[in-house]
Amino acid sequence: MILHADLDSFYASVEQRDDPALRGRPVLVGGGVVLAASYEAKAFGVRTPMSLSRARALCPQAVVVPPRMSAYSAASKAVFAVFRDTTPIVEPISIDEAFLEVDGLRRISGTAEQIARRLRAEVRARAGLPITVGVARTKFLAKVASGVGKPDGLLVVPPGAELEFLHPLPVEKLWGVGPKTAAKLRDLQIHTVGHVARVGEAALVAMLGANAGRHLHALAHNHDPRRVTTGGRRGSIGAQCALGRGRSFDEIEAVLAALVDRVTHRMRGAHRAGRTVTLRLRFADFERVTRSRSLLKATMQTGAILRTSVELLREAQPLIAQRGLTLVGVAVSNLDGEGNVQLELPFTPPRQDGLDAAVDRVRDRFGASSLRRADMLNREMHPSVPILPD
DNA sequence: TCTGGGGTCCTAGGACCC
DNA sequence: TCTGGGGTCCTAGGACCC
Repeated sequence: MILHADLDSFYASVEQRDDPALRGRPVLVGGGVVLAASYEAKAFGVRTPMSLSRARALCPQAVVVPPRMSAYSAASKAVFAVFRDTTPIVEPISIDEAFLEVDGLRRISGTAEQIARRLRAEVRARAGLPITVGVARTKFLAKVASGVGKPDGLLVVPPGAELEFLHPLPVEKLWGVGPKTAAKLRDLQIHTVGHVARVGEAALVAMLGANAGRHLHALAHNHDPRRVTTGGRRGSIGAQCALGRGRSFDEIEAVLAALVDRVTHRMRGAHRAGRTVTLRLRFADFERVTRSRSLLKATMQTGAILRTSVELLREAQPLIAQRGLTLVGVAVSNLDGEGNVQLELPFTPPRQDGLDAAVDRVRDRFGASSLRRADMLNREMHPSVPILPD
């Protein structure tokens, strides 16, 4: 059996734990937007992410607390220590959520349900936080069970009773069904998981594509072969920042530089180097675009990542001028393994004027894409030697 | 419902290579 | 000179999750 353990209103619960005056009262954690709401606040219809102004309108007596990320990070560590004392097979999903495999512990620790009860008591005792645990034969169903069991609950779906539990639930409970897919399904009068199970794989594939269709069909029948795996590693590291409207291009560049600095700092902390830089933009109408570029070698140098980010930003300048910018973000992916850590080198000095002129000539003669390749080769392999056409 | 910040996975076309 | 099929990488976008 698999346990899905999920802390309840995590940030808000930490605030209530640390300040007795907040207990039993509606608490909102956030700034601008609600990051977490206590159950007392949720009773008024507050949800995440909702603007703080709207949340206050729904629940005027709520106490608003600014987020304290380091406190949540420490609380998360304490909870994960309880998880790892329960079973060696723990798969983290986020700061407040994990899967635990408990097969093989029966002789030592008892049934899955007994283990789950003890886990909840331990988290309460050692971290002072409420947690809900779902127990089932598959990951997917364990997660659904914890969602249904909230708050501060335990829900076991016994083998054999799975479809009976699953099929009456709304389609949104299926992992991978968000607003868009739910709307498509609704158009076909498919409202519950049971409806999805009956509609047939071919029809789902035709509607949603091969992979998503098969995936949904399998989940609706509680077919989920994924095991609980340890040692998973992040595939990208990024940071972003929402902007008020009417920022100048220089200001945007400065924000981007700060974001790159934050990202590369975290990369060095995690000993991860990356090759692909992705610039994320959101315009005034909330449409999003991305622009990305891959370097020849993975790096965690601020200079290299910043140069590429700014290049991408400058290439997008016409779009920004035309549509207005409300968010800028940067992420580095194609991360390499721990065995391939790059040394942090001093900030690369700016290029000489002569090289810039040469780059312009390459662009004129061969176009931007050949320029990128040549320029990348040049900068990554031979920082001082320009690559020029004959 | 007027929208934060951190991620994941999938799809699809084009370039390029053998 | 023309041709096929298979594979990988890069880029962009979309949907989704907490």
